Amino acid sequence: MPNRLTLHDTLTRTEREVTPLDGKTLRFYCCGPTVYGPAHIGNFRTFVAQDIMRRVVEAGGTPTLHVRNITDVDDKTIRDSQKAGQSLTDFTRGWTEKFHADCTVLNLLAPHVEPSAVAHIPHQIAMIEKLIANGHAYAGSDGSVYFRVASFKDYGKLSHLEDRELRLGASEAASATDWDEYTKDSLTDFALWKARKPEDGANYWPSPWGEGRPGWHLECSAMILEYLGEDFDLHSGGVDLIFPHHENEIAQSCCSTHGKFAHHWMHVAHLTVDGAKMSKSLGNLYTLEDLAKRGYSAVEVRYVLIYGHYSAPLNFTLHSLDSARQALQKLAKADRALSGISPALQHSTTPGPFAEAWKLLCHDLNVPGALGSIFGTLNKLKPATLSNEEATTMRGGLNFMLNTLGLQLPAIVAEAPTEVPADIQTLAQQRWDAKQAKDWATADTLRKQLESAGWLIKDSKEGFTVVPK
RNA sequence: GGCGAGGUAGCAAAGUGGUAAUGCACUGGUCUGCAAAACCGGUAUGCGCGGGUUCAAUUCCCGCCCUCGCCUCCA
Repeated sequence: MPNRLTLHDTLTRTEREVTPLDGKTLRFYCCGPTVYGPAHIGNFRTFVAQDIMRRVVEAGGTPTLHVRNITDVDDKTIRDSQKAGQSLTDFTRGWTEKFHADCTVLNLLAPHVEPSAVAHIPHQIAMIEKLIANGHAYAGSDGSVYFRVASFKDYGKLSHLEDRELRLGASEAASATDWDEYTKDSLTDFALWKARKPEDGANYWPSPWGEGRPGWHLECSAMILEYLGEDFDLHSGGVDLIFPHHENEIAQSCCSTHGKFAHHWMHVAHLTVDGAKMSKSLGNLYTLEDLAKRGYSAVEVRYVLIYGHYSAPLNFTLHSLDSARQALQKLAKADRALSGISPALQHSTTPGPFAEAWKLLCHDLNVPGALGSIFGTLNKLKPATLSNEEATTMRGGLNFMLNTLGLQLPAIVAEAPTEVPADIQTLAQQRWDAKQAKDWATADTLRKQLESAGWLIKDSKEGFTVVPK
């Protein structure tokens, strides 16, 4: 592909080309889910955006190494596993499986490596030891270990938070949570290792500083070092992770290695629902299952999630799912029309007439622009007017674009085989007979009757079909 | 208060220094007994408000208003 992906980088605030450091494979890390419940569509917005990033890189001919962690130990997983009366392992395994199932139906490419925090405790301990040895961390009086923020001069560079603001925020939090400030040298210092507490139950591990568990920020740093090394291409997550999570990762990693870390930062903006932040109290926290119960498929959800640029907030509504359904139908019909002219679908590695859409994707993943361009091209080049050769190229290009967006076309509703109940079929036949007899009144009555039963009639010259409303 | 993102048609959402993609919805036509489906069209003199720069701004600059996110563990 002539076009290379450029992405906005949070750290430098510039749009830069994404090129592998080693000249071969793009190696990137994504902060994964905390597995204490079903992921909601807001979580998936981030994962879908990352998925498209990967697909664009791969479609451009560059292989990737995709690492995404599973957070399976933290306050929430421990708390909720106890509520559920399960061991932490069993509890998080269940939700990890659910997460994987959701990823599959959303057509997300599985990461090449998916490490879990619990499985990497020795790695985390080793990193803490290094940080203590070189003076960036210290054991507090409570048996926890803290990172000394003051020892890292670049702290705050990613989030652009000034020292003064960090203190302000931390002191408010301290008074709010009644933090014992004597255990830490500074309020801004954060935990690398958390000393065992009674409420942790059986969830603790031995360490040189006593029993406890790793701090949340550390796992990513430790696993990145293990699977991607000190230096890697790109790091991604939701915008809310910029501070403190990613800021802390940078501090931990740069101070325990040679000062290198991610070369590019990609952050995905949040999804709002009906204009408001998603929250349990507002009752607007949708999971894939919630939407499936309302009759919406995963590809429809995926379409909605990619319909706004990843860097800007996107508003989700149920109406947008209806809109997505129609749009997908339109794409499916275009593909069907092309297949009528050019039946053999070959896996294309070029966008063909959709070059503009491909270019837009390569320019900071402009998915909405690319989709608009795809429709524009379809509107302009009428499939029916194309030669066999042109149709082949176009169908290949459409296929290339849809694969890159990870959109699997649904069956065309009007043609989808549906089981029509016998009584409905009978009514429909009676209506057809009445119509043939030019008994319009009876025909219309029967049609209305069918409609109120949830079935629509579609007539053609030769006969009729019945489809669910 | 600080930092960041954003305000474009009924809904959603791209984009550009020269006069606004696209999807849904709506609507006109063809077709149909009438519809539905399908196909072909139409729909923002306007891009938060006020100034400025320019031959020309929605697009650049300044000020203001509003929305959202983050400011210690929320994707």
